[in-house]
Amino acid sequence: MSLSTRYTPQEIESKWYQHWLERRYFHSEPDDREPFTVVIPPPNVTGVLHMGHMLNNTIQDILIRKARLDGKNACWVPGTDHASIATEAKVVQQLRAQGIRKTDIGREAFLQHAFEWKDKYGGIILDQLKRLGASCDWERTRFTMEDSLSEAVIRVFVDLYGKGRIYRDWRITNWDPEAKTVLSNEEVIYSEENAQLFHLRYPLEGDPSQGIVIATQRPETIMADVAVAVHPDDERFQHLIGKNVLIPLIDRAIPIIADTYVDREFGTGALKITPAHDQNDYEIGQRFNLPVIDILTEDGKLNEKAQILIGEDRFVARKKIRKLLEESGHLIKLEDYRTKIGRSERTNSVVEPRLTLQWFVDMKKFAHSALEAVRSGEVKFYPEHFWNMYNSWLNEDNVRDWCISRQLWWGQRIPAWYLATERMGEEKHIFVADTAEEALAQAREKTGNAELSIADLRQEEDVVDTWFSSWLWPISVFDGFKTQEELKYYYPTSVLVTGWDIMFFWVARMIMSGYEWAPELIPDVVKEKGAMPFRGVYFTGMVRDNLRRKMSKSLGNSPDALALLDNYGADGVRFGMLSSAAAGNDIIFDAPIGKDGVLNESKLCEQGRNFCNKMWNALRLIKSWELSEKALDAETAQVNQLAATWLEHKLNQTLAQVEVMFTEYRLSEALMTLYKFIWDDFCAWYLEMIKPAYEAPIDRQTLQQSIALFERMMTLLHPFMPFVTEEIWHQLRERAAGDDCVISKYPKAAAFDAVFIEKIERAKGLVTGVREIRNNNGLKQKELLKVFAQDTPSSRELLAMDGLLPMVVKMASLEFLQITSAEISNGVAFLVGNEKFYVELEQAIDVEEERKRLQKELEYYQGFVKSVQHKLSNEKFVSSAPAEVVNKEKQKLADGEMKMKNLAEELGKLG
RNA sequence: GGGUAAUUAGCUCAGUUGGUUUAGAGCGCUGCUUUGACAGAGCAGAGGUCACAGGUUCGAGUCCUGUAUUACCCA
Repeated sequence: MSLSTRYTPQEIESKWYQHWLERRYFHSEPDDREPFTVVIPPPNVTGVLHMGHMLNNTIQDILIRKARLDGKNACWVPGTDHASIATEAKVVQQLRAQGIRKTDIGREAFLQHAFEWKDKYGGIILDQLKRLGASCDWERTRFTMEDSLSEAVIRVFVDLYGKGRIYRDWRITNWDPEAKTVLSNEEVIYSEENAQLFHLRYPLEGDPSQGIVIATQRPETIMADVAVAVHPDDERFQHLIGKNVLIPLIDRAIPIIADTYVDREFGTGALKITPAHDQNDYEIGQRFNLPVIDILTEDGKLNEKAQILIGEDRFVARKKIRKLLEESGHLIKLEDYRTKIGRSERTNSVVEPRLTLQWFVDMKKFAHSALEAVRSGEVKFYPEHFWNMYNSWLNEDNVRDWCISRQLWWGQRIPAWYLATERMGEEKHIFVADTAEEALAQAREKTGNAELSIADLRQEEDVVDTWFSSWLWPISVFDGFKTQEELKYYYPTSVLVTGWDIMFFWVARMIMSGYEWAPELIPDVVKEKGAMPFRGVYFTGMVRDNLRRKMSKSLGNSPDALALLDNYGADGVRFGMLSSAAAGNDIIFDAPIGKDGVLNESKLCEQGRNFCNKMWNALRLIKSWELSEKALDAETAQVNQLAATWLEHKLNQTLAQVEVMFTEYRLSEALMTLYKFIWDDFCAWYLEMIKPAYEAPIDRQTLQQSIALFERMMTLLHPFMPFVTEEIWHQLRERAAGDDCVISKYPKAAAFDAVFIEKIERAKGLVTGVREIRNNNGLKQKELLKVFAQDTPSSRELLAMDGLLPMVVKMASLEFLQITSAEISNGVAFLVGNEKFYVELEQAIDVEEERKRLQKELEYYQGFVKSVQHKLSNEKFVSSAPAEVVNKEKQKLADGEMKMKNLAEELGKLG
């Protein structure tokens, strides 16, 4: 069968992925091997594959595949996150298109729609991961809202409530008026926007000739004001403190108070206090025992307490009130300025600070254990510097309680019940339990009323934050809260791979939950291995476009992941993603931006595709050789033997380097090392060394050696580029069923001879030297050259090595290579190390060109020698530097001087 | 305002505890090569003094201080 000159990924990739699945290579069951466990950062069910997913799943796959080849029990658990706000928004939107409002159909029916939506679209992103080659154990696919995981959430909630670490309270929270739910601090994105500062005059009660001018960005909230605050030391306002002013337009009297919170420099130095609509104002209000007047509805419109502009949206109201204030003469000045505005991560609507009754997790104890875990090194961060960010977020001064309730339906409903007779928001009795029946039992006991029935209870309407289910992920995917069998084997997981942007949302909280529940669930394992959910966290960078902007849907600057996979193949894209991706550093993805947006192109992915093609053609070359059983002539046999021995040593050297890189998660470096080994050492040198003459056959031993080496390289590269390596693995020889690259044995690094490798490097330098002279003198490839080596002990030793001399003759297309002490009359000289070689030319030498070349080289060494001499003439250096270093410098000097001497000699000969 | 990181060749990045020839890779660029694995290729070459200013040291791309620029995090 003849192979196409190009590697064609399409059918090959789907063929092998199917094959791997059929043989269940990705499936893991506990056994007596060492486990290597990774839980996927569950993508949102609403998600489609983007560049960030491709990056971090490629990295996970590399680690998992490497572990599998190392003989470990590799288990990569996939799954999706129910993403309450995003998914609920999608379903609401879909229903709206059908003319259905969620409030009309009620909770049960809505959830049914939502589950239908999830069943239909929720698996898309996982299928896309398969195209990338992700070797997840798909039989273990989990979902954060499936029964078992929801039960874990309820159990944990009840447990924490029982421990007194969950509470319900009124707080100023971040309100999303579009989604009509509260948001956690992490779900609010702040950015600078243009705004206006309104200077408003509040007249003094009883004496309108006097007054105070405040500055506000939100004039539509003045009706909710309860005071005006000034700095206690501000001389401008001393006489006003304690008096009342009137709110413009509605003429309600409010006091002027003094508080050091006020910044005298900002605005007019006087601040209106609006506790219901500002966090800081709320705190001041608490200190002064001021009332809270909430003038906004849940969807951001003015309510009847505003007295004016009732029913208007907050932004419309701002425009209208401006006019009213102008007309009434209260607007003194309007000033443009830049300020940070918070917007909802999900809906992009401007977040409204709002006083609401919510559920919170007390973070003090959690933060402490999460900090200790990383401080002590039980959980290691790659790169380490993320500790700083982590630490500053979690330390006592900064950590804030976690608001976990959401006013949504898509999620786990909070397992708290109230007495139906108590007014909403004013409940005095709270019963938290796994089931309504248990809550009822509590209620009967606490109220002393044995007549109560379920109908007398009302369950909390809110659901918990999505992260309140995903923080249990490393335990819950193994059903660890129910049965500890699997958890005992797989916990703690090996490494977590995720973007640093969710360090607080997710990473920190998983660490907290691990230290909280693992000791209760699997005490023996924890005693032996620790309570951490993962031993290491590999933080990936953000994928950015070539203008350094984060890739996002709204900017339209992200290439289409699937189109990239089509264009370059999964292996090509994996190569491209990884080649500029050191841990923790952002990745500038090189997709060009055209007139109509970003193109689905990438030079880096192209390089990956070309690499596949290169290996493919190396395969074609080997397969094209005809096998001959005849013995080789002695010289060729020696060349082939030398080549094989050299590549073997080089492979072991490479392997040792790659092993170290893996332990340090320097994956892109490991890939580049393998790339260079395969492309340069194997293809460009080894194959050329052993290549038979045109249409000549190859001997059995060389062919088999080559196949064996190629096969090992495929295993080495497999974690990075799984498809092409599997294909070549099978093309190299007939395989029995189950003899697949994906489960082959990763070679163990064996000893290698660095001195030997170095000698071959010198021989390669000799070949390169001849090629350069060929290039400079316009000599054809086919023209066989005569090369002479200056007679020195070391060149004798080098060329005496079995097979080396004929190898050089072959690689440099020489007629011969001889050692000589005679003068070469028409020879061009070049140096390899300190050995001098001559290429004898038939034609006249271009003396000027030669002189220039030698002169240039000489100048380099002159500069070099000078700098070394400078160092060595420094007495302090000679006396304080280690002898080893000084000797090295002396060696450098001797080498350099020798080279200068040789070069000067040759220059002299040119006359 | 506080913090973290980055700043090395035209571009994208390595450079692990300061000392393996006056810094490496890939892409791009230049020249040559086109019947024999691969033009998605081969061979060779040019191109940086490591943002800037100080300092520590026998010795600094690497450590310290400051400045500038960029990105992000927190307020």
